[in-house]
This record gives sequence, C-alpha cells and structure tokens, in this order.
Amino acid sequence: MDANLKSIGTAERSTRSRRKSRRVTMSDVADRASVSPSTVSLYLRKPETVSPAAGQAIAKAIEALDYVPNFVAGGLAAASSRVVSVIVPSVRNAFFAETVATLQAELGKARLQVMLGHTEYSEREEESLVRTALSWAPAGIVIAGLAHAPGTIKLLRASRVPVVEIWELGATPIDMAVGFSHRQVGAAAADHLIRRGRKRMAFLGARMQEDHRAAQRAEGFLATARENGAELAVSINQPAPATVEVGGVLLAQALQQHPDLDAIACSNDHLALGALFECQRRNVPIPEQLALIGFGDLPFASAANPSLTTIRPPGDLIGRETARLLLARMGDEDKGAEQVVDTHFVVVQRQST
Amino acid sequence: MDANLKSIGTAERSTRSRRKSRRVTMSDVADRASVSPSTVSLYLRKPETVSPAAGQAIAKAIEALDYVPNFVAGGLAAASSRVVSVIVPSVRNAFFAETVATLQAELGKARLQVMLGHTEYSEREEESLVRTALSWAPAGIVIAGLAHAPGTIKLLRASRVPVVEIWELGATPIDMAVGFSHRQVGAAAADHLIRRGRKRMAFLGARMQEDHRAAQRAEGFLATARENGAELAVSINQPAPATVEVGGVLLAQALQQHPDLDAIACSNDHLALGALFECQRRNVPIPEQLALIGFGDLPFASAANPSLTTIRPPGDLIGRETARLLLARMGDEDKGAEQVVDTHFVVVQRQST
DNA sequence: GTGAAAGCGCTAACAC
DNA sequence: GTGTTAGCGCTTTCAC
Repeated sequence: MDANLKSIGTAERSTRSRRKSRRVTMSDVADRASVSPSTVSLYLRKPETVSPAAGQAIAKAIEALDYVPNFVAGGLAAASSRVVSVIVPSVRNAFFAETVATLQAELGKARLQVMLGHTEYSEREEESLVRTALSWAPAGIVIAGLAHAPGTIKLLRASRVPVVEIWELGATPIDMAVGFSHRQVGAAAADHLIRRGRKRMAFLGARMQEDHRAAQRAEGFLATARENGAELAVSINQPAPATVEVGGVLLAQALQQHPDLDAIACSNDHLALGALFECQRRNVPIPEQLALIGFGDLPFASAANPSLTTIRPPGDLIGRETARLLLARMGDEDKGAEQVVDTHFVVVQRQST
Repeated sequence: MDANLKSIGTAERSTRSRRKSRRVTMSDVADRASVSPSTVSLYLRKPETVSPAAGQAIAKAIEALDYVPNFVAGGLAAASSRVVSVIVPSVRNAFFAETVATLQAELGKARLQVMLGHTEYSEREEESLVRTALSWAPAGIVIAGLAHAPGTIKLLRASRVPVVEIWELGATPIDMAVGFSHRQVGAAAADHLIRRGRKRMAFLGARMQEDHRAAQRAEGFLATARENGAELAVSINQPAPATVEVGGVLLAQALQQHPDLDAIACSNDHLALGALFECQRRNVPIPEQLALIGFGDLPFASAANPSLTTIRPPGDLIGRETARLLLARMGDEDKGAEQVVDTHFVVVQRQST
C-alpha cells in the first residue's frame, strides 16, 4: 500500500502526494473547475446561487477528484459545527433509543450530525459529557431530564448553545423542553384503575432513587389513588434495575405484604411483564383478581397473554418536536416563543385491566 | 437577552465582547498564565511534560476563565478529529443499542466521541451516512454487517480510515471485523433441538429479504437440521418487522401448515415470545408438545413462562473488542495482525426446550 | 521545558 | 454571480 504510493510519488510532479497522498481540498476542485474556492464553497452550501455553468463544472470536478468536504474545517470557519450532542442515560433503554433514532433521522435531513453520550444515570458523568459536548461547539444540545448537577446547568447556560431537555416536564427548563409530566402518568394509571372499580392498589418500581422519573410516576399514582378513594395505595421499590425478573420479585413481595390487592401499576412494561408471568405461575387470574397496568407500551405489551394495558409515551414525537425546536432556533435567533412542548401520553387499554 | 448584552458592551472596554462576548481561547489562558499558547496546548494533551509551575499556573487560568477547549479547531490542526462514526441499522434494535452503548463508554475513556447514524436497513442510506462520516475526518468508522453497496466499500477503502465491521462474520472484511457467524447460530439452534430429540422443526423469521443476518441464521438452521436427520425442516418468513405480534402470527401459520411440528426456532426472541404467548392461548404445552428456541437473550427471556431457551449474542463484547481494535490501530499504524475477532455466542438452555 | 511561526481547509464579509 | 482577503482556534515542527 505504502510502496504503491511511493512509486506514484516518484513519477509524479510534486503537486500531489508530497509525503502521504495529500488530501483533495476545495482549492483543488476550484482549480479543476476554473473557479475560485469561495464559489465552490457557495455551490456546496447554496447550489442555486451559483450560475448553472459554474455549478456543472464544479460538480464534474468534485466527481473527478472524489472530493470529500472537510466539515471540521467548515465548522471552525463558521464557528458552528453542524453537530447536535445528545445526552441520555442509555440507548439500551428502549425509550431513549426511540427518541435518539428519530432525532438522528430528523436532524440528518437538515445535515446535522448526532453525537451520542450516555450518563448511565450519573450526574457526574453527565456533567463531564456536557463539558465535552461544548468543546465541539455544537449547534445544539439535547439532554434527558430536568434535574442536573449545578455545574452542568451553569455550563449550559453560559454556553449560549440551544438546549432541549427531553422526556420530562414539570420544573423550569434551562432553555427549551419537550416531554410530558411523569406525575400525570402515575395519576392517569391510578385514575384508570379506580374507574375500573379497583380499590386496593400497589405501585411497583425499581431503582427509584436514581430514576427519579419513575419516582415521579409513583408519587402521582399514590396521590391520585388516595384522593380518589382507594382503600389501599402503596408503593414498593427494589434497588435493582427494572428488569422483567425484578417484576416477578416485586409482584411476589406485593402479594405477600398485601394479599388482598386488586390492582397493580408498574413503573414500566418490563416490570409489568414480569408481574404477568409471575401471576401465570401462581394462577392469579388477570384481570379478574388483579388488574395490571404498565408504562411504555413496549413491543410485547399488545401481544402478551393477556394483553397488557399500558401508558404509551411518545418517544418518536419527542424526537421530532425536539428537532423542530432546534431547527427553528437555529434559523431564527430570537425565537422566544414556545419553549416547552407537552407531548402528552396515551393510556392504552387492553385485557389486563 | 440581547438588550442585556448591549448594555454590558457599552460600558466595557473593547477587549471582551466586541459584538458578541468573544469566546475564551487558548491564547487567553496563555496570557493569563504568562506562558505561550503552545505550552497550554501541550499541558492539555500531555500534562506531565510541562513543568509543575507552569502547569499550576495554566490550571488556575483555565479555572478562572472557564476555558472550554475547541475540539473543532484541534481536529483541523491535527488532521484527525477524535470522532468515531458508528453506523448501524437502528438503535431501536436492542442488539445494536447494547453495542453502541458499550462502544461509547469504551471510546469515551480514550476521549473519543461517537457520532451515530441509522441506515434503517437501506444500503443507499448507508452510503450517504458513510460519505458524511468521512467528512468529519473520523479517527475510525464502525459499521454493522459485511454487506454494503459497492460505492460504500470504495469510499471506505479509499479513505484509509480504520474500519470495523461488526455483528457479522463470514465474508472478507474491508479492514477489521468483530462478530460471529449467523449461520453458526442457526446451526447451533438446530443442533440443540436435534439433541433434545426433536425431529420436525420450523424456523420462523421476519423480513428476511432485508435482514440478511436473519436469513443466514435460517440457512444454517435448515442445513444442519437436514444433515442431522430431521424428518422435517422448513423456514417460514413474514415480510413484516420482527415483532412479538408477528411471532404469534408465524406460529399460527407454522402449526397450520405442519400440525405435527415438535420444535420451533425463531429468528429472534421477540418472535419467540410471540410464539410462546400464542402457544399459551392455544394450550399448546411448551416444551412437551413444542420445543422453542429464540435468539438474543432479550430481557424477558429468562423470566418468561416457561423461561425461554435462546442464543445469546455478546453485544457488549462486540463493543469492547471493537474499541480495542480501533484504539490499537490508532496507537500503531502498521498493526497488521488480528483483523478479525470471533466473539462467538452462547446457547442458553432454559425450560422451553 | 518553552516559544515562535506556519499552517490545517474552510467560510464569510466585502468588493468587483 | 464571482473572487479576494482574512481569519476561525488550535497543533506542530523546530529552534532555543
């Protein structure tokens, strides 16, 4: 490979390939198309403002030279690098995966790149990721949640970069926010169970010290259940991650502590599915003895046996609305309006209630 | 906001905030620390090569000025932009989500950023993403699969950027590869069922025209089943995405076409779970009448009722090994060895077989 | 160990 | 519509 290169280098004039094969630049394209570099630059960014003749010549030169633009140089010159930094707890979480995928697709249309960071639910890690993100002079930052370390908030505020906080509503955002209220989700679950005539209910959650959105759902659930005349409303938490297996454990725990429960709300569908399997094993009929509602509308919810009533958060909508706000802000500096978008959520009733 | 800025600008000297408040640069830090910019640069990249005195002064200045380095400028100057571009079908797919998350964590330790792209199983989209990726002069490119459009391969080869193809083994990689053989996965499933005494088996898959890794699993399954004396070995495909619901549909179809089946292998655990639920509804006992094996070891597999035998692909290992190869290559240009890493996979036996 | 100088490849006024 | 001129903020020889 290197030998190959050298042999070319020896034979050629010195313009190309001095040491390594020099990268093809915009100037090379300009030379070949007999125009100036700035015309090539203009053509690349706004083709319609260049004369057809020049445009064609440039296109031909790009093709012939296999020119690949250098966005790093472009970003430096323009002082805004078409990068949007997206910081979420983890894409292993299907909720965030959905939003990240949608965001990437939507931003990609506007020729923006997504840079990804995972906090793994650590505020320290989040702050470090934000610091790194800012070093890329990003066109925007998307970050999950409204709760951040003080340093993170300070950094973000000082940066003057558009910031969208996603998947949560309730407190005042740093800049913009797209999401819904998790307290309302909990409230909706309780409300649904009460309307179905249930009186004695438990909320099953996992790792709610760290996942404070889950904790908010629990809070909303308990408050609404009690306000609406539930005879019993308790919350049971496990420090472990919210897996299907933990769902089974939580159900066992709940039934042991309160054998006469008639309804269960789960912090998410993984837990609900675990509870469902555990009920199958114990021959606890759903929904006859126990009504069951989850959160997430994960892929298995509609096909479960019985199918799972759940609350669907609009992960894709969050992605689309976030992209829209970001793009609007970039187009128009003083777009002050509409800093917060409530995407709401939907209760999907199925057989389990 | 703007008014605020103006009032400050009016009162201040002209050094800071001419129009907008000028960004703090490395020179500012250097001035304040009474050293040259290149010393600051050196300190930032190799702190140990700078004298303690200078180091402390610089650290203090950075702190005082709230200096945020500009990686875009750094990337341009160094002609290598600490970015690794990761291109996968979708992070909505739990397999890729796992790998992407691990990759980001591992690369992050080496101060590399992950840029994300989703092909949505389109080769055209993939090529376009590769083109964009190269424009960032990335330190590496990670891309799912071994099958790409000819143009994609040409671009990648010409770029001289380290490339790792992941989640598949079998053909010759462009550069490096980390993954396992999907034919072997199918073979292992068939082998497992045969050993459990099954004779009449079907492979259930979805969208196998597009997801050709699934198609490879089907192939390996059929070939091995037949070689090892299965009386019946068929493959059933649905053009729809591989969801839990489609799993139920496929099972119904399989049982209708071959009522005397005694084993089912599914292209992934979502399908397997759907098949499992459908069996529950039809009172088809698992594993007595029908043995069931999936692929993926998704979170619900171990907790299902009955628990699901499946094949676990090492999504996290793939991420870690990919990071390792990339880092090794960056450290040492002519690292020729070990271009392909077979991560293997594990058959996890549970109640469903 | 530290500094001076020379770009990296592009964009963005501003003339023409 | 097109070209000229300055940088963007940093890294990297190469002296000292």
